[in-house]
Amino acid sequence: MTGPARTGGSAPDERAGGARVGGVRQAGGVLVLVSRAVGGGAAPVRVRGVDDEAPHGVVGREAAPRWVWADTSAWYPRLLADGVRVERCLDLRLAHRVVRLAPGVSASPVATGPRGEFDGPTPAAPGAGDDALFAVDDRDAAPDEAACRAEVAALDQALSSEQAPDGAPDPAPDRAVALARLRLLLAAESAGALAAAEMHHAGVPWDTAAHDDVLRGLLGPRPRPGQRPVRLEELATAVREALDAPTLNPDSLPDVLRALRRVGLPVTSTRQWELEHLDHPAIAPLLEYKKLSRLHSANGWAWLDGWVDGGRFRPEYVVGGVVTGRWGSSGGGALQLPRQLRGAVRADPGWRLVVADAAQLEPRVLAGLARDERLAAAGRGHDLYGAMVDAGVVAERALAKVGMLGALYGGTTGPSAAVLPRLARAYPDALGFVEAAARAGERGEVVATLLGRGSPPPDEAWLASQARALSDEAGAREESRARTVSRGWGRFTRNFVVQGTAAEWALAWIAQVRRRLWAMGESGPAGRAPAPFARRPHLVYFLHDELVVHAPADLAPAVADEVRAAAAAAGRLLFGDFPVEFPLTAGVAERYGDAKG
DNA sequence: GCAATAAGCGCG
DNA sequence: AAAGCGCGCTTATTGC
Repeated sequence: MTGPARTGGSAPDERAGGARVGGVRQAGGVLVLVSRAVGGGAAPVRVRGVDDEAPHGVVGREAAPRWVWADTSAWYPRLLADGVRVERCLDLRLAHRVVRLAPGVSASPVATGPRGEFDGPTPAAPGAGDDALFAVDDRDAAPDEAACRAEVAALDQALSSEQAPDGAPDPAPDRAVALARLRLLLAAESAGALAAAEMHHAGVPWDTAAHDDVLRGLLGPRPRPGQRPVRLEELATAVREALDAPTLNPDSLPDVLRALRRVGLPVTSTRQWELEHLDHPAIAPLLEYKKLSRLHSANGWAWLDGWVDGGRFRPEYVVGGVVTGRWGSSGGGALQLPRQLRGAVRADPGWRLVVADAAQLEPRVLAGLARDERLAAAGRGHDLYGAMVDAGVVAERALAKVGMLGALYGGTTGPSAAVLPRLARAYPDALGFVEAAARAGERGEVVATLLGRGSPPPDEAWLASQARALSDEAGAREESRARTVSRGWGRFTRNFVVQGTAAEWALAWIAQVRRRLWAMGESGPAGRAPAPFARRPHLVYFLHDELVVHAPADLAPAVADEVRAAAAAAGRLLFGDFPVEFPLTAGVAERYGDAKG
């Protein structure tokens, strides 16, 4: 078995940007530009590479430098390792990928040109265990100086509102707005990339003993490698007895399915929701086995060994890793930390965690996106769903929630679908907006978020299935199949506009938080956090609509205020004067999970 | 024997 | 009959 540490062995500072030669990092031909504005034409200062010229000196010479580089995740970790913080940057690879798919600039050379070195992911450097013979010299893969300069110019041209298309004297006002929004998106993505690298650098403060306590309480003492914990072994025995299957392996799905059917249970899978309503003595221990087994394998002692080091969990965030613009993560399952274990996230002595969570983010984003005054009004206050009940739209809060989720995801069955007509009557602009996005997707069109991120076009297979259904000899089966596929894509585009715009709000929020935290300055004696954060509040965790700041205790209440102010600022950045609010539940605590609004 | 896939479940 | 979106990770199984 390869352990989790092995899987995540390529730390970002071992990635492209310089090749490892004989264990010594070489700067290679990768360019770092420093300019005063994003693609603003200011003469860049060239840094030949952070190994060649001390970055501290370069930053010090510039008033408000904006670093321009091919890839934040390739460069920034090394600056941070030297204790250097970058205030602003332009990440060319992230920018390129946004412009490539943005419907608003689909005619620009960046969008129409062939796939190039800014389209792909960061080339992974060879891991520690790989054979040197097959190691890739990533100097070939990393864009060189000329490529970076050309990319800056191409982005500049694509996003410039100075130049109207087709030689028209002035760009249309709405086009100027669209371009300004795209520029904001690029800035937000880049700021997010900085925050992501900083969070990896700082790490999540992790209380290994508390984690171990949770595991021992639920599973029993740590077993020898390859052995089941005692609690799991007990449950396995109970399941075997209840099913009269002495050799049953509870980890084998076909095995379990066969055994359940043999005792007469009409199951087609071993999914929790299918099992939980069955009345049989094997079900309870089986479900508990599955739950605990999951905890053991995904976040058990092996996870602790592999991912927590020196009291810090350091996941790698993948900015722009999800089509909608959300972040992904790699290593340790950072975005799936079970709630059970959040008590193991614990502030250092003399420090606190500030935990903030945007309440009902997606419905509020939809209200702003669709400029739905009535939905925005329902969200003015803390509980949007409660306000929907008070407005007489639905009878109870649970229905408001499930109905709204159905509208966002495209639910077609159950109580969610049942209340949709009421929501459509109460909030025609909001519901009409997601409905239009769904219809566009069904037709094979692309849709866009508020700031202009485009959805990926449907692939060849999608187009082929639609074409087949339209041909004369298409049978009923083919037509129904094509309809199913088309509706599936409509659900994706429906959700894309909301999830993607929510991700943009979150980027703006985190960018604001990051800036405001730095502006708070230093406090108290140096803690365990690495430079440049040893005496400063800093972000340590981000989860779509939730963030955690690690702060010196005396600053924590002020940090909570800044986080709230940042949310309001993010709302104004995206939605201007439109009266949509973004309340947070924010609290100060020693442990993540203890924080209350 | 190793790589890809499926099932299932954790998170929002 | 089934089909509410987006992910990452682990294990067992299948495929080459």
